[in-house]
This record gives sequence, C-alpha cells and structure tokens, in this order.
Amino acid sequence: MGTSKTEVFTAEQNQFANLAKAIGHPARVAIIGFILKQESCICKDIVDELPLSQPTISQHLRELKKVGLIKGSIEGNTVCYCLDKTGFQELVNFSSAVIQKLDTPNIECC
Amino acid sequence: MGTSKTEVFTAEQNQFANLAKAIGHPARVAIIGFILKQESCICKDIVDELPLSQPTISQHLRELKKVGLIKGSIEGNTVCYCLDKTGFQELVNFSSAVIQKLDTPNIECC
DNA sequence: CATCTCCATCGTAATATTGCAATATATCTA
DNA sequence: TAGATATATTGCAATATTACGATGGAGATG
Repeated sequence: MGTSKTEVFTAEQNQFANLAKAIGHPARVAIIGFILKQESCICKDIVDELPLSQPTISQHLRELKKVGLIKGSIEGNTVCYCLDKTGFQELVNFSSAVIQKLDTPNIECC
Repeated sequence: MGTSKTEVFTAEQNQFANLAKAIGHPARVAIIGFILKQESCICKDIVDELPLSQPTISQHLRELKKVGLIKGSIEGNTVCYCLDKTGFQELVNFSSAVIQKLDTPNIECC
C-alpha cells in the first residue's frame, strides 16, 4: 500500500484533501508566510530565505501551484510567485462550516 | 531523506503543517464530514460507512486525534468521536488572514 | 463463565514524500 | 558570443504513509 484509496471517495473529498495536504509541510507553510508578509514573491528570495536547497524549494513551489494555492508569472529572468485566493477561500469555507455547526447547540453527544 | 527538516522551521509552522497534513487525506476528510453531518460519532458507524477496514479507520482517527481535530470518549463498549473546535479555528484564522491580506489592494506585484 | 462486539495495536508490504547533487534551460550582462 | 544568474527537471537514497490481516483486551450478553 502507501497509496490512498482515492477512488472510493468523492471528487470533492479528494480535492480538498489535496489542498490540505499541500499546506501540510512546514516549508510550504513558511513559503506562504513569506509571500504573505510581502517580503517578496520572487523565487530567488524564497530560496535565499529558507534553509533548503533550490531544487527542494522549487519542488515545494510546484506542489503549491498544482493545487492552486499560488500562481507563478515569469518576469524576464525571475519568476514571481503569488498567493492564489481560490484555494484559501476553500479552506475558509470548509473550516468555518465546521465551526458554525459546532456552535449550534443541538448536539446531544460530546 | 523522506524526513521533513522540521528543525529549521518554527514551532508554529510545524504545528500548523501537522494540522493541515492531518486533514490532507480523503478518508479523514470523509470522517470529518460524516461526524459533521451528525449522522453519528460512534466509531463503529464510521467503520460501517467508509469502505476501509477497521484498523485503517482506527489509524486515521488516531491521526485526527493527535492534532486535536477530534476527541474521543469511551462510552461503555463503544467510542464516541467528536469534532474539536480548536483545530478548525486555527484553520480559519490562518486562511482568513491570507484572504484578508490579499483583499487589501496595496500589492503591486501579481 | 463463554462468547460476542467494539476498538486499538502490531507487523508488514506497497507506495509516496522529502531533500539534494547534478544537470538542463532560459535570460540577462559584459 | 561567453559567462553569469535564475529556475526547473531528473535521479536517487532515506524515510514516511497507507492499508490490512492477525491479534489482544475490555465491556456487553447469553
């Protein structure tokens, strides 16, 4: 095994899981945080900031891009990576729906 | 490798990454959704609902519990698993902070 | 008490992820 | 054009994750 049985779950479940999984790595959390602080969105600056090799960062950026959390635009010699609102909105929707439900006091169990 | 270099990141970054990683599996998304729909929070019902073996579900429940997304209470012969607000609140905070920042139009790049 | 049900844990095979050196590619600069 | 700079890709070793059968233990039920 090692493979998730994705085929037995809905497309929505798989898609959201992929989104969460992409954030589920400290380097990627750090990348998001760095761009968010508007320190820079230039790939090189991220590589210089984080104590990981350039190929590793490049790989993490690709993961984030794949699920739509960032988008990159080529700027001559450099690449500018910016946060993509869509993915984060999905996160807000999911988690706030849970909280809202938990706040409605019609649950007898727990 | 295969190991994340957790030691070079902050405790906050690692903690949030763990939280997101826990949600980053379709089975765990499905478990959260099932409990949320208030269909049941009894472990056996989750096992009956999902097309995964009992040991596998048990393992997923442990992952969710480890990061504080659910909490389990023994109820005689059964175990009642319920959502824990804390973890979901962290998710909301993180992602809505990103969205808020992206909505402020003082960003020249991208 | 014997047995059944519910759940956790262990052990293990298959697969995925992580990180980096080496290398490729494209643009920029002198 | 020759190098320098920025980024992506490839290939691989180390480790983590996923799934499940087998097993164990605790409470319910006869």
